[in-house]
Parts: sequence; C-alpha cells; structure tokens
Amino acid sequence: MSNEAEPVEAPQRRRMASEERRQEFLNKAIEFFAQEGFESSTRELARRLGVTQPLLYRYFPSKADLIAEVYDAVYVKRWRNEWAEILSDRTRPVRERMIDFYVAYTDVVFHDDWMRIFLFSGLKGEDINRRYMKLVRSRILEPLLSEVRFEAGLEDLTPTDEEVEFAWIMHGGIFYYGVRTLIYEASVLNNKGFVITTSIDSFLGEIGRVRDNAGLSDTLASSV
Amino acid sequence: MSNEAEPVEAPQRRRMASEERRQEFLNKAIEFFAQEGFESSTRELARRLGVTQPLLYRYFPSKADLIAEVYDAVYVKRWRNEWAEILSDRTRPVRERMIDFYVAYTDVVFHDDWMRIFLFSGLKGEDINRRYMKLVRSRILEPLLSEVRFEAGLEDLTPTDEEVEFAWIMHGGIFYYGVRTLIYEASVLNNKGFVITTSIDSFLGEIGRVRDNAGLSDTLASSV
DNA sequence: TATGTTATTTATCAAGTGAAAAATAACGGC
DNA sequence: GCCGTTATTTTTCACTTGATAAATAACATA
Repeated sequence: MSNEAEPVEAPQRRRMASEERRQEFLNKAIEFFAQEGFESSTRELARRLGVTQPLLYRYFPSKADLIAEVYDAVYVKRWRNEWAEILSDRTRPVRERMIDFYVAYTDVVFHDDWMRIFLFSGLKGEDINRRYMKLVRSRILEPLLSEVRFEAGLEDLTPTDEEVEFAWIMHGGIFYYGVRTLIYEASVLNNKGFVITTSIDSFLGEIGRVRDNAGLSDTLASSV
Repeated sequence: MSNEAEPVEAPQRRRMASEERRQEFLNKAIEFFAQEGFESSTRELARRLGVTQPLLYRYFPSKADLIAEVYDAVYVKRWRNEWAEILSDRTRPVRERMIDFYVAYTDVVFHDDWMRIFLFSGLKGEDINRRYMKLVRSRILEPLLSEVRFEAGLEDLTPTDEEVEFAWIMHGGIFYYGVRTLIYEASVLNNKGFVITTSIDSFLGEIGRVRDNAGLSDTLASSV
C-alpha cells in the first residue's frame, strides 16, 4: 500500500534471429489457439510468449494470416504420405495394414492441439476443414475399400457409396474415441490398440454384407 | 452524400409479456450461439432480436447466466426418458430396440443447434458436457449392453470396460455421422437408417468376441 | 381520460480489441 | 569502440465488449 511503484523490471529484450522467432511464435500460436480458441486475443498470445503484442505484427501481417499458418502447420504439414503406402502394400493382409495405418494416423491426430484445432475450425466452417475431409476420403477410405475389395477377389475395385459411408462410420468411431479421451476426458479404457483392432474387426465382419446390400439401403427413412 | 440525416425510423417499441419475451430471447440465443459461438456479442444477439442490448439484461443477469440457460434448454430439456424405456422392453429383440432407440435419439440430437452447442461447450470444457457423457454411459450404453448380455443368455449382466468402450465406438460412429452431415456437410449417403442399422449390426456381430477377449486387450500399446 | 406500473430505449462506462506509427536498443561488421 | 541494421518496445487509434443507470413510453386499470 505504501510503496506504490514496483521496481520496474528491465524491459529485458531478447533479440532473436528472425526465422527462429517466427517459428517460436507459430508454435506457441498453435498451442494457444488450440487451448483458447481463435477468438482469443493477440495480446494474450504475446503475453504468453513474453513479448509485446505489436511484435507479432512484424512477423504476421494480421491475425487472420497467423491463423491461416496455424491451419497449414496442423492440417497440411502433419499429413504423412507414408500413410497411403502402408495401405497399398499387397504383400500383407488388409487387416494388418489397416491396423498399422490407424496406429500411425492416430499417432499424429490424437493430440490435444490437433483435435481442438480441427474442431474449432470445423465449427468456424473453414474451407480447409472440408478439404481435409475430402482428402481423408480420397486418399484413405476409398483406397482402403479398394484393397478390401481386392482381397475379397472382386474385379471391380470401385467402392459403392454405402461402403464409403460405412468406412466413415468406422473412421468416426475411432476418431470419436480421440475426442472422448482428449477433449471430454471421458474414455473408459485408455487403450488405443483395443479401440483400433475392435473397430477394424467389426468393420471387416460387416463390410461384405454392406457390399451385397448396396442399393437396398432405403429401408428406413433417409432424412438426416 | 447531401442528405446526411436519414429519416430516423420510429423506435418502434413492441411491449411484450415478460415470460413470452424471455422465451423469445432464449430461443434466439440458442440459435444464435449455436451458429456463432459463445464468444459472440450480446449486441449482435440483440440486433437479431430487433431489440436493444440492455434489454437482454432485464431478463438475464449476465451473459454467463444466459448461456447457462441455453445449456439447460439443450442438454436437460431435450433429454427423453422414453429412450431408456425403448431399450428395456424385453418383449422385442435387442437389435430392433437398438434401432428404434437410435432413430429416436438422433431425431433429437441430429440438429444443427444441438450439435454445434455440444461441440462448442465441449471445447470450452464445460462441466455440463462431461455430465452429459456420463448420462449417456449410465442410462444408455450400460443398460444396452446388459440387454445384449441378457439376450445372449448370460447370468451376469454387468458389462466389462471393453464392452463399454466398444459401445462408445458404435455410438461415436453414429454420432460422427451427424457431425459429418450437419457440421462438415460431408456425408456421402444422407441415409440415417442405413447408418444406424449398419452400425448396430456391425456392433452386434463383434460384441461376443469383445466379451470373450476381455482383459486380453493389451496386445497393442495402450497409450492414447 | 388520467395514472401508475414496468417494458424498453438512450446514454454512458471501463476494459479490451486488432492494428499502425514512432521511438528505442541489441547485435554484427567494420 | 563506433555505427548501421532491424528486432523489439512504447504510444496511440478507432472500435467493440459486457454491464449499469437514467429517461421514456406502452399498456392495464380505474
């Protein structure tokens, strides 16, 4: 109460190499926006970086640009081309390949920042989100279904809409396990391996019937 | 440019009954926050209501209170006790009951506002979200698993953790279909019936093995 | 038609927002 | 040890935010 002036701590400038600083900002921005959402302020981000807010604007022309780079770092840069290769290796049974793929895929995707940024950007209706879903479909699910068809001895490897939808269901079951554990902290088992193998076995056990019944799927109302 | 003063439109007051107005505000708030997220301003909400912003504060003491009522209206008020009854009717096969339940459940849950508020509040880490997950587990999934056990002729109706996790996977597959259609606009088939029956058949086809292998589920690494 | 209640608006506050411009100081090269 | 480049901070702007207090006017009742 008596001493009204705290010892003004020296501004403490740490002058860093431009590219290094930029990377530091971007990394922290991923973590920060993942936690707090994209509505959070650049001032708070700067505070957590131990830096003043206008400095951010030396490296990123606007908040929107920074966010765009966050998307790029998460969606694009973390995509692994090896994933498709795992699935296409016909020297191994499809079931094994699928398990290996989903272990590798979830190693990337089951992280707090990835999950939260995916959900936040999805709710914002960002276009990159829709593009990502298309990528999953065309590069993962459809090739996967073709491999299943191949192993079943079919000539035509093009999956039906029903098969694609069913693959999405399996994918969603696994993905939602990540949401449950990382976002809602409400998983029961904490065993990723169990979730992956069970989902895949359950999928493979039913995919034949889905293929055979293609087109007959209007038994129930088709409203969403 | 020349006429700088537009004809000031009459303030146009519509004096409404208190309880009616309150309900109008709440309904619009659900729609508004679902679309724009909870960070959006009370001024914009008021604008969409055709009302001034301070009027909101006559009906709700603070923005946080308004949001709490939104949660209540969506999570609590839309929960149907009939759901549990559908599942417990042993005069019918479990498969039929499950299908009927999920049709009824998704009739409530597969709406833009429900879905988006669920996701928004989940990302905010709201406690009500976790409570909701517990409700689904204890009132839906566990009873459901007990019915499956009963139909399989088992004495002990208590499901294992593996069974609960597997039920969550099925549930997640169905739920994520809603996310895909309503949030990401990325569903292939637009046939809720197909998704529900396929998910359930796929689940029922594998649940026996999951039960038998209980405890053996550490084959793969158990990290999330 | 006058009157009191109260729903609604007007005016305002203090704090926070993204962003730009100008002032400062850390570091590398000479 | 000086000096120029530029990374970093200081100041500042115009606008938005949740919230409060006071002024106004719509409606019910007498």
